[in-house]
Amino acid sequence: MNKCDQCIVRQLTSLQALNKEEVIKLANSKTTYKIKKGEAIFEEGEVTNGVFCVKDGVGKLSKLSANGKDQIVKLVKSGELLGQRSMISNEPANLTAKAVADMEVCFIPKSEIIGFFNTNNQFSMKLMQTVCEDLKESENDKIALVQKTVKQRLAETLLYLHDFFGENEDKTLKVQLTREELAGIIGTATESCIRLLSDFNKLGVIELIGKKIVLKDVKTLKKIAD
Amino acid sequence: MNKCDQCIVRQLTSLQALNKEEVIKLANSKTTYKIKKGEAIFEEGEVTNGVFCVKDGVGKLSKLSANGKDQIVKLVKSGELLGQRSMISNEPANLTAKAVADMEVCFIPKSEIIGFFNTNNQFSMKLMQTVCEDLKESENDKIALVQKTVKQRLAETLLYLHDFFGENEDKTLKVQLTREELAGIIGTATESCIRLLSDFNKLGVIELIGKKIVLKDVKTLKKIAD
DNA sequence: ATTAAAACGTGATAAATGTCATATTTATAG
DNA sequence: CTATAAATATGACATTTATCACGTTTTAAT
Repeated sequence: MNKCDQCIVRQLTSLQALNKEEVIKLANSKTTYKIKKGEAIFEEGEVTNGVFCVKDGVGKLSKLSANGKDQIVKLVKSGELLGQRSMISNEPANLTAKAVADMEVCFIPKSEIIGFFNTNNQFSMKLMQTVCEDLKESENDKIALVQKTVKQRLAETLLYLHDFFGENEDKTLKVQLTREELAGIIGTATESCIRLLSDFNKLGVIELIGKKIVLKDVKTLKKIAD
Repeated sequence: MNKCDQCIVRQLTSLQALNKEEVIKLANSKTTYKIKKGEAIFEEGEVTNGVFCVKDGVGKLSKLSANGKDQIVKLVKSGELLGQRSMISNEPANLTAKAVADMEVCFIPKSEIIGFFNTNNQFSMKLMQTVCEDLKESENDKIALVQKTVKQRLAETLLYLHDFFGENEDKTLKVQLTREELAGIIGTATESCIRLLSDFNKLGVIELIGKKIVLKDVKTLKKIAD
C-alpha cells in the first residue's frame, strides 16, 4: 500500500493540515482506485460515504438534463477532493463524477474525515476554505452564464483550461475535451461550440490541430472574454 | 443591548450550536444595525471582518455587471448569516449585500466566529453545512440557468419566492421585488420578465395586483417550471 | 482491415431573448 | 399638491442561439 506520507498530492489538499499520526490513520483507511476515461467515480443519487482524493488524471462533475445534455459544473485535477459537499451535507451525490482522462483516486471513508474535522482545527478550516472557494467559483460562473454571451464564455473557458491544466510541448491544451464536453462547460449546444471554435480559428486567435486546440493569441482571447 | 440568548433568530443559524457561555460572549461582541430598503450592508470589494446575522427583513446578494445589470445571486431572510464565505476565505466581499425590505442585522466580529469555529465542533460542522447547502443551491441554479428557458426559470422563481417567503393575507407574495430585481434573479432582461409576467397573468396562472403578485395556479406553474 | 459508431463540421432555419423606443402608471421629493 | 423621477408595460425589430439535417472524419470493435 502506498503511504499517503509520500504522496505529493496530499500537499495540495486540506489533507496537508494532518499530522504524522493522522496521516498514518489516513493511509490505513484509504483505498486506491483506477478509473478509466469515461468511467464514473460516482453517480448522481449515489451515497458515497466518503471522499475521493484525486491523485492523477482529470475528472468532471456534471448533471444530466431532461433533454439529454450534460452540464459540466466543475473540472477536477490532482490535488482536489471529490464528494466533500455531499458527505458534509449527509446527502446522496448531487452530481455525477466521471473521468475525462484516466484517473487514479483514493477513497477516504467519511468516518476518517469527520474525525480529522473534529480534532484538527487546521484541517477543518482548510476544508471549509476549499468549499468556500468552490462556492465563490460557482457564484461567479453563475453570473458569467447570465451576463456573457456564448462567445465570451468560450473564450473565458479556453483561457481557464490553459491556466488550469497547461499546455503540451506542441502548445496544444493539455486537457483533451470533446466538443460536446466543452459545450457542456460553457452551457451551449455542441454545434454552437464547434461553430465558434471555427470562428476563433479563422480569426487566428486559436488553432485547431485535429481535436486539439492551441491558443495563439491570448491577448485577443482575453479581450473577447470581457 | 439585546441578549442573543433570547433571539429567536439564533435558533435558525449555526449559532444554535453555541453553549451558554459562548452566547454571552456573542451578545457582548455583536453590534446591531438597522438597514433601510435599498441601502447596502456591504459592497463588493469591501473587507467586512465579520459576519452579519439577519434578524429581520430581506436582503439580496448581487453583482453588478459591466452593462449595468445587477445579477442577484441569493436572497436572504431572518435566520441567515451574511458574509461567511468572504470571512472564511479571508477575502474582500465578492458580492454586494443590499436590503430589499427594511432589515435589522447583527454584526459579529470575525474573531468571535473563528473562536467558536475552533473550539466548538458542533458549530463548525453546522457552519460548514450551511456553506455546503449554499454551494449545492448555487450549482443547481447554474444548471437551471443553462438548461431551462426564461419562462421556466420565472415560474420556478415565483414558486421559490412563495415557498421561501410566503404570502400575505390577500394571497400576494410577501417579498416585494421590483420587476428589475425579479429579472436579476432569473437572469434576463427586465422587459422579458415583465412580458412573461403578463403572459402568465393572461394565462391565469398568476394575478398581477399592481406590483404585487398572486400565484393562482401553483400546479400549472410547477408544470411550466419543469 | 473492415465496418459501425462516435465525434466533428457546416448550412438552413426557427425559436428565444435582448434592445430600443415610447407610453403609461406609480412613487417620491420638495 | 405638484413636478419629477422611477417603475411598469408593450410593440417593433435585431441578435443570439438552438435545432434539424446532413456530410465528413476519426475512433473503436470485430
